[in-house]
Amino acid sequence: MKVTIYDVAKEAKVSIATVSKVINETGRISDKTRKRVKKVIEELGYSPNILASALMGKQTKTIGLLIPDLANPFFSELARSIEDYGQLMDYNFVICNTDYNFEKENKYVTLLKQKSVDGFILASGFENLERVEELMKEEVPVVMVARDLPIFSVNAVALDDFRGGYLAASHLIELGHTNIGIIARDLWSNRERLRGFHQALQENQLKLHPKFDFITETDSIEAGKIMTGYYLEDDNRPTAIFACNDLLAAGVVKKAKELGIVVPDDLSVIGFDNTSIATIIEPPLTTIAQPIESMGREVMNLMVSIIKGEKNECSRIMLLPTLVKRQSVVAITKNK
Amino acid sequence: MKVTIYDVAKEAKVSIATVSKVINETGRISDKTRKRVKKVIEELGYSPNILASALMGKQTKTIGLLIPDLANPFFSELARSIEDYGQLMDYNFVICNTDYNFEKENKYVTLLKQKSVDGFILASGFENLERVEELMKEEVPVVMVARDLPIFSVNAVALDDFRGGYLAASHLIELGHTNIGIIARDLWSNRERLRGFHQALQENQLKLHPKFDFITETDSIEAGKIMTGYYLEDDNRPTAIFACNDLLAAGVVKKAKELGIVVPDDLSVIGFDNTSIATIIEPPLTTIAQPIESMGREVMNLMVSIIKGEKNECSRIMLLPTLVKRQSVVAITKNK
DNA sequence: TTGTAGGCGTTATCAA
DNA sequence: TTGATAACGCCTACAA
Repeated sequence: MKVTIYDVAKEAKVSIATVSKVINETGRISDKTRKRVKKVIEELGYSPNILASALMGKQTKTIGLLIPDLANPFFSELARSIEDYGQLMDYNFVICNTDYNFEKENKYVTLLKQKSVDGFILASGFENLERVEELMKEEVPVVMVARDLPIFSVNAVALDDFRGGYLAASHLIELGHTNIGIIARDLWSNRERLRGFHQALQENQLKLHPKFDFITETDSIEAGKIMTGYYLEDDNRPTAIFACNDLLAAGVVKKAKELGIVVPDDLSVIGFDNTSIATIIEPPLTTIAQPIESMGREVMNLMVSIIKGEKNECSRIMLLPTLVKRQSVVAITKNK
Repeated sequence: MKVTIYDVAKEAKVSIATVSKVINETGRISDKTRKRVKKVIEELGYSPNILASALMGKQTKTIGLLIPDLANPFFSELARSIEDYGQLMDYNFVICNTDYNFEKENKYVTLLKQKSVDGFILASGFENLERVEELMKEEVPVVMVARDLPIFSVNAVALDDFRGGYLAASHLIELGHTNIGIIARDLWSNRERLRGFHQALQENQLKLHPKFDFITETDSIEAGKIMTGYYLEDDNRPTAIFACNDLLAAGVVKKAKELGIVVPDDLSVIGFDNTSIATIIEPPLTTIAQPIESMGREVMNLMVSIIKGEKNECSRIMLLPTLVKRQSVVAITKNK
């Protein structure tokens, strides 16, 4: 049935130890036998059983990638970028969708740990901090991505979310907006973005729109629309809305359109992430860009150096957001 | 370090066989010992090493999901739906991105097979047919999804792509369009869609636009824009374009917009898939809907019954597409 | 009802 | 340069 190392050994008239050695290129073996063994391996179409070797503690060259929501283009683009760099370094990925769900997170780390992945990449939204700590304790390579995590030491590459929020607010304020609504989900990264946003407001003696609240339960266009409804039917209607990601921002412009409110003339909207959706929507979204490409690269570099044991200190790589101006934000003078 | 079955056995003062039995609920053991063992398992936080048990031929409750492109919302939504139903049946998923790439497909089936997944779900775009046949021969449960595959017997749940194409063409023709462009990638499912499209044209004594060709190399908005350029700068400009998926269709409306051509007044466009993108784009896309939800359900039902060995015949489940009318298609009288 | 022992496919340590 | 042989952690007859 399944061809094992024994079959190869028998066919090549050597011991399994020898076969193992040529496979793993360990120990010294004569050229002649090496060639013979290799030929037999070829002929029999043998490939070692990863499970068995993993059982012996060998690395699997597989890393687990936990993503909260594949439907959010930011995450699918991030996954894509991580995978691309990973391939270059000869790593494979198994992607699991945690759905922002505590139990699924747990289930999947357990599963993948048992499958002995070489490491974990945990994307933003992974809220199960105890579990992360546990992994660290067990010396499983872990790097978190796209989130800040100040509580304890963990490898991470994150965006300077604070700065992102600050950037968004500054841009709006510069253009004369003083009455700004915010839409966000209650996530760590968003809290940082809001802190930054707040900071910029304060520096300009401005305050948050009173209706502000962390209402959305999900990151979706639908959620964005609902939240927008609350703002737009307010007497004190904001002239601009900051949505904590492009998906939500898309919901804002959709909802505005439904209500006959013109973006950007009647309402400016700024998003976050700079995913493909920012260019699909009409008008194209002004947004705070995350350097998704660099994130992928940095994450994998970090991961590999951890796996190789080149790191004993834990590192945090902070990437900078940038403002991408498109057509959904406009100066206040134009509308009022 | 890692707690094994031996630790549990020692702590509970029984043999590993007993522990194994309570875990797998096989054999008869007294309530008293069962409880004791369970308690120890709890205390020690023991969980069996899946690799080791898989090595013994036990099922892993994990199924491999090979997706060509996570960035295409159709696939991410499909993955989502499969996962949702799978969870209900207590299955876990590892998702791999094949990138429509022959070698990656190969690499990942090898990888996952070695990791002993209980089965494979292969999504449309998986072109490595020999490999599929090989899996079937080895009696690995396989089901293909969202593609037709007439060459040999394989379990599949597919869309009636032919009918989808037919539907699209009929709708356009009904509204008076006679000069229609097509944009597609050279994929199996698309060939079917085009056959159906063709059929409808023929029934109405119509012909394909002469510029038609399978040009796109990727499914992306960008590719859609480029292709659209070719059509729109033609003297014999089509009055409607059928894009074989929503991503491409989005490219069409984007490009038209850039050229100052109004959709739908100057150009109707019809997509395929009915993904979220169809509602994001402006105007909302008229499109042929795939029943993504049902697909996920059917796929998992099929997979589970195969795994359980309830099936020895191979089945093909054919799902029907439907036309979803939105605002990107309009009758020809309006423009000419 | 419980335990002993062999095997799953590898890797790794020593002898030879 | 090679080959026995003991792990790795688990499952499962077969005994006890």
